[in-house]
Amino acid sequence: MKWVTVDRLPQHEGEMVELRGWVQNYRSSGKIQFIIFRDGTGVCQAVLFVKDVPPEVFEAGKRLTQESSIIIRGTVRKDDRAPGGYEIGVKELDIVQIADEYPITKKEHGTEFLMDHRHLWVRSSRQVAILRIRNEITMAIHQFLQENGFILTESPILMGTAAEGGATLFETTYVNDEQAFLSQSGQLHVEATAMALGRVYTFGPTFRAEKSKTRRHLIEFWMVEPEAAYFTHEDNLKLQEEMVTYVVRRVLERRAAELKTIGRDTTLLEKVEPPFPRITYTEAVEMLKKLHKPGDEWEPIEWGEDFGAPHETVLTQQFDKPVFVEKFPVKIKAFYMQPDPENPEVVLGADLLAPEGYGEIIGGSERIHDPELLKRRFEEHGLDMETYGWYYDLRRFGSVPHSGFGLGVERTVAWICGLDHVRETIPFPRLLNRLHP
RNA sequence: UCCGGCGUAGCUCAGCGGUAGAGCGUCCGGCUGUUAACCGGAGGGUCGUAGGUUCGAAUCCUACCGCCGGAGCCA
Repeated sequence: MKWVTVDRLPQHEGEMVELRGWVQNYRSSGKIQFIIFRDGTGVCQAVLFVKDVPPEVFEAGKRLTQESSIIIRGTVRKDDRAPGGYEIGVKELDIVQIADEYPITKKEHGTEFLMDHRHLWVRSSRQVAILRIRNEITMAIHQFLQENGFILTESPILMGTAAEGGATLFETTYVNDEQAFLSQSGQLHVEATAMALGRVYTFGPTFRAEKSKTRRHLIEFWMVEPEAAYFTHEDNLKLQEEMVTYVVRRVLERRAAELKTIGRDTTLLEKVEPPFPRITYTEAVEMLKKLHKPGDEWEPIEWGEDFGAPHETVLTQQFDKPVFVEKFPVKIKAFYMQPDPENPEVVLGADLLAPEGYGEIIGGSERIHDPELLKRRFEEHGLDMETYGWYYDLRRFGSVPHSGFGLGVERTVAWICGLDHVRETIPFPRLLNRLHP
């Protein structure tokens, strides 16, 4: 008999099929039993009538508990009373294992309990849908970049030194007790491979030991960091809005069922298309001053100060598409960012802020390519040639203008899924005080 | 590190000075179309920990621990 998956059931109407999976829920009313069956691709109802199956099969059904693993064989039939529209009229039931009392019940649970049982929580319909959308986003990013000539070049996780400064790093030990750090960005290394291959990207985990306890922060999270030789700031922004649009559209096309499962209102997602609105940092500061009203829980900032979380929220509320904020003051951004030739006080860099309060999902910039300017920045930031000499070499040997950006995968998933916390965007989130399971 | 909130049954919570409660889950029984099925019954608790106030503390006070949200920092 043919082993099929729940997502393909409509193609097998009227046929006898085999399904392999788990019991998500079980109901009985004496002479009839309903198994809510899941197999990872979807959920369907399986029905056991006492008259249609041998007595031992009907008795076996009564033993089923939530999350017991089973193989069922039966006829696919259309029935409006069944969730999803199709059900299985069970003829045979193989019990693979009767599950112990399952901790996650049908009623609601608190986040602490669910996080302690994350290894089981991922089985729930909502979490399955989110992880499928995450997969779609990841694959869409790869496909977009590959189709545009970008080559995947992995950056190291184990680093001898910090990348950008500022962020708190995870320390570990290299051989011979030498100090090492977990990567907080693959950017510096991807700049090197960009000079080898032209257009490259790295896609991997990054680590920040910040004591940040908010819905937007993970200690370990995934970033995609494209880097392209001869790309200007303008090329960079175009690439970003095209990539984000591609990803959103593909999720809307291919994961509509999952978006529906998690109850995502896709109205604003459908509006995502280039060009994205752009404002300069200076305009943003002015905008915040105008928008501020007495009694607001935030205060406007002065030119030269960085935005806080409330400022990002207020700014994104002014637009229904992702918005670029560009040309930040030099002193609040990373050392490697190229100054604007029209105003050396600001950099040719931009953050992309997602709508609906999701905040920064991309940070990017054109990089400094002039050796003398980079050397000056090293001095200003106290970076020594011994550790950063290799990075300086990129400016000595055929330096070219180049640009790149980093997109936070979890924040992107949270935005597209409409989640209120990034902890649901990754199978096993690592947070402050959360290292298990 | 700082600010705010919360720790009571396996889970989600109510009770807020006078003998510890509900729903769900579990177990037993009933039911031929259920939709987080329903109906009847049973079992289940040193009320986060330590100290204090009181005739009497889950309830009031103090400290500590844990969790959640936020700020700063950061993507």
